[in-house]
Amino acid sequence: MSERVVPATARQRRRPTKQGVVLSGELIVETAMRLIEEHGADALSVRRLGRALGADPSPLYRYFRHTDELMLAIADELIGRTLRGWRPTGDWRADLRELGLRMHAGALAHPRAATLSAHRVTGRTYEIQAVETILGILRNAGFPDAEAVRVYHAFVDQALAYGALDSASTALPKPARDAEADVWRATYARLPATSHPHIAATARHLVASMRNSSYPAALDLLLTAAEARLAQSRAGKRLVGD
Amino acid sequence: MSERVVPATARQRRRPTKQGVVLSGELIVETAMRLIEEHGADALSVRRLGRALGADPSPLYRYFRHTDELMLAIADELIGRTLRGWRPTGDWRADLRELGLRMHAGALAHPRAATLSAHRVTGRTYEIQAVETILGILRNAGFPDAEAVRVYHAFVDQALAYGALDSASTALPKPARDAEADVWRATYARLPATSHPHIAATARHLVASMRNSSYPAALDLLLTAAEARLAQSRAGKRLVGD
DNA sequence: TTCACAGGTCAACGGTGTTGTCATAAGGTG
DNA sequence: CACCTTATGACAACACCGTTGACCTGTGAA
Repeated sequence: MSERVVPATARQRRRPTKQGVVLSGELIVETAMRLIEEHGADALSVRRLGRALGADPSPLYRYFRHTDELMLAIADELIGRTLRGWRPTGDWRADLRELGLRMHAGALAHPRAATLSAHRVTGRTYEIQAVETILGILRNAGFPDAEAVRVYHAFVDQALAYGALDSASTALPKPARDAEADVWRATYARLPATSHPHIAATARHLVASMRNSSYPAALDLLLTAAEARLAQSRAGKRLVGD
Repeated sequence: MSERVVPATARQRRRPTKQGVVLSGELIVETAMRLIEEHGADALSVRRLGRALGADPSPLYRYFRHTDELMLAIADELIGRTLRGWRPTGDWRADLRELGLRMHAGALAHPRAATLSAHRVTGRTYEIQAVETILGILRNAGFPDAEAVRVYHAFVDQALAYGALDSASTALPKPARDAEADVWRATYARLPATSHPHIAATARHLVASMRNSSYPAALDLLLTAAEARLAQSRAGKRLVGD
C-alpha cells in the first residue's frame, strides 16, 4: 500500500463525486466546521461528514490520514479566523489584552469547534503565525527571550483553558444548561447552616457569581504580573549594563 | 417501562453475575477507575467495563442512566480522593496551594472524567464537601463573604480549566500524543529566522517550556493577588471600624 | 414451599473509524 | 480524436461502540 494521503499540491485529477461535488481539503474543513456549528460537536463523524459533502466517507482518508489530522486542520482554521482583522497598536499590554479577549471570544463564538481543538498543537500555518505574532509583541516590548517564552506560554494556556471551559457550557443542550444552573440554587442554596455553614453563609453570592466567566479578571492578573517582571528585568539589565 | 435505575438504598436482592461477582455502584466506579489507571482513558467503555467486572454490559444501566452519569460519579469519587488524606495546616495560602495542585494532579490521573466534569456541577457529596472546605479556608482567613466567593470562583475555575487543558492531551490516543510532543521540536524549532525571527530566536526556550504545565505559576499568581486583596480589605475594615 | 419480581443474560439496532479492493473518468500522449 | 494509465472516488467489510427490549432465573419474603 503506497501513501494513501496525497498532498494538495500533488493532486492532479479533480474528479467529482457521484453527487457532483469536487472534494478538496478546504471544502472538507469548511463543511466540518459548518456541521459542528449547526448540529453540535457530536454531529462530526467521518460518515456524517461524508454525507454532508455528498461523498463516501472513505475518500476523506485520501485527504487526512485519520480523524485526528482533520481536527488539527479545523483547529488551525479557527485560529486563522480569530486573528483575521486584528492589527497591533504598538502598546504590548493593550495588544495582548485584545488578543486574549479575541481568542476567548472566538472560542465562545465557535464553542463546539473550540472544545474539540483547544488542547492541540497543530503546527500549521495559522498557529505558527499566531505564535510568531505573540512572541514578537513580547520581545519588542523588551522581554528577554526566556521570559518572553514564559509569558507566552502562560498567556496562551490561559486563553485556551478558559476558552474551552467557558465555551463548554455554551455548547451544552439548553435543558442540560438550565439543569446545571439550577444545581446551585436547588442543591447548594438549600444546604442547612448546621452541616455546611460556609456554603449557607455565602449561598447568595455563590448563585450570583458562578454565572459569569472569570477569564477577564484572570487575564488582567497575568498582564499585571508580566508588567512587573518586565520592570524587574529592565532594572537588572541597567545594573549589569554600564 | 418503569424506572430502570434503582437507587442503591432501594436495592434488595444482591444477585451475583454468571461469573460470581456481586455488582454495586461502588464496585462499578472502582473498576472503572482501575481500568483507566491501568490501560489508559481509551480503555473505558461500557462493554470493556462489563468484561472487567465479569458481567454483561447491560446491567450497568440499572445503576447509571447513561455513561455520562457514570462519569459524574467517577468525577465525584475523584474529588473525594483528592480531599482524602489532606489536612489543613491553618495557613490559608499554603492550604489552597496544596489543594489546587492536588486537584490538578487528580485531573491528570483521570483525564476523561476531568474533561467531562470540568464544566459540570455534580452536586454530589464530595463536591459539596470540597466547596464547603475551600469556602471555609477563605472565610477563616478573613475574606469577607463576597470576596471569599470571588476568590473561590477564580480558584476553582482555574484549577478546573488547567486540569482539563492539561489532561486533554493525556486522553489522546498514544500515537497522537507522541506526535503532539514532537511538533515543537520537529516543526517550530526548524523554522528559518528569515521568515519567523521571533520563533527562531526563542526556539530553544519554547521546546523546553511547552513540555510543562503552566498551572503552578498561574496558581501562585492567583494566590498572590488574593493576598493583596485580603490586605486591602483588612485595611479598609480597620478604617471603617473605629 | 411457594412464587413475584429484581436483577441478571441475550440479542439486536444503529451508529462509529478505518481499510482493501474495485471501477471509472480525467487528462496527458500520439 | 482515441487511447491508456492511473488517480481518485465507491463499495463492502471489520471490529468496535452505547443503548434498549425481551426474556429467564434465583432471591428472599410470605
